[in-house]
Amino acid sequence: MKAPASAPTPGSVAEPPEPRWLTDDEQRVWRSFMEGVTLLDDHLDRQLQRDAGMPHVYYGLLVKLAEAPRRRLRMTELAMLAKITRSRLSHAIARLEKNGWVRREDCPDDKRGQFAVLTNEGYEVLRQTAPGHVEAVRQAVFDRLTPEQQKSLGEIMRIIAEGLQPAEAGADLPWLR
Amino acid sequence: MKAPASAPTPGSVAEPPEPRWLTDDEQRVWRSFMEGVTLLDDHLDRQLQRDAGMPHVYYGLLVKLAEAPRRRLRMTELAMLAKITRSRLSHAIARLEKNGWVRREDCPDDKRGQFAVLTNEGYEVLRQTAPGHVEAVRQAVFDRLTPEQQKSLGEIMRIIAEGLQPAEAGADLPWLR
DNA sequence: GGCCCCTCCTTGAACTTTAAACAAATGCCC
DNA sequence: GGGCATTTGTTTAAAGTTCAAGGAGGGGCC
Repeated sequence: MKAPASAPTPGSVAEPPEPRWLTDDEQRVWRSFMEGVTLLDDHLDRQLQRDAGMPHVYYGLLVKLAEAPRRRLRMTELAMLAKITRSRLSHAIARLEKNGWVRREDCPDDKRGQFAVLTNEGYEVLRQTAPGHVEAVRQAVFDRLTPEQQKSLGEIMRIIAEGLQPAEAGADLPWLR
Repeated sequence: MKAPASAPTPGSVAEPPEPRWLTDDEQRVWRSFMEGVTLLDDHLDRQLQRDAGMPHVYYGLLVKLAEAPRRRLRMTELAMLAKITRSRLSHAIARLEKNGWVRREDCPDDKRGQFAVLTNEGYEVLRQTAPGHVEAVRQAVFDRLTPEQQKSLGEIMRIIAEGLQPAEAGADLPWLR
């Protein structure tokens, strides 16, 4: 009599299923991914800290504001765009406000609401530091990849991003915590 | 008379070169990348904080130690493998030591040196939490990508990672700071 | 209106990371 | 050996992030 084909769980006792370990190939991919992300994060944070006096995330917030109509966004909306928690955003905006780059405004429609508004000074910082930042991103990423790789990277990361923010209610999304 | 073909710098005054802005396609790629990375980082940090009581980076340190001969590594070597600064590593190991998951040992050959050694308790934590972590990584990444995309992602991120740690002396690498 | 639940945003404490400075040991050059 | 730059790792303080809690307003339901 042959052993069952789907074998590794013997006996009648309930056992945890054997974890689906990563293959060697998958491990190599995952390691490259983590190393690349870690180094890139470090690199861009450092570049922006040096040239713009703020971390990458904060810079990203100013960019979102600059692109928004009337250069303003509700806090939760901004948190959602930046994929961060509202708490983190509150602290970040507080610091950017202290720098004079952002100002808060009450929302007339909803007294709980706050707008974060990009100031002229904030816009000016962005204008002056954007070229250096773009250049850093180019050097580190786009200049090294073929057009096919760029396209592929975009698709892959979009899939991952969308997978982590499912449409269903009850998803554990940072800006809803 | 026609304008020069490579035109945008007029007159004889030296001007900064027009920055090489990202095209719309490139911007979309870059945004997907940042969003995916931000959400993934958040997701894994949260999963590990909940199930293993430590952030993703700390978990990664334990993994590196588990894979090393005699489950130990010199501090700088570990920082290099994890792509982080020695300062950050010092703090991290201090905390892991407080948890009893890592222990420090003097290096006999170099009195400045320290080994970080994975304890049996640390190994045990790893053994118990690894399946959950692998599962999270699978769900978020590998299960969503075709084999071609996985391969592509590996190549792309390896290129980026290598680009950020050039062989030349004087490179600004975290573990040399 | 009164009640309850939910959303919006902030706060303070604990924790993690960065930045700068430092002590000790090494290694090199003479 | 003596001097000096470099390497190794830690430490302190400041900055940033997470976590849990909470105040205040909105909105539905009775």
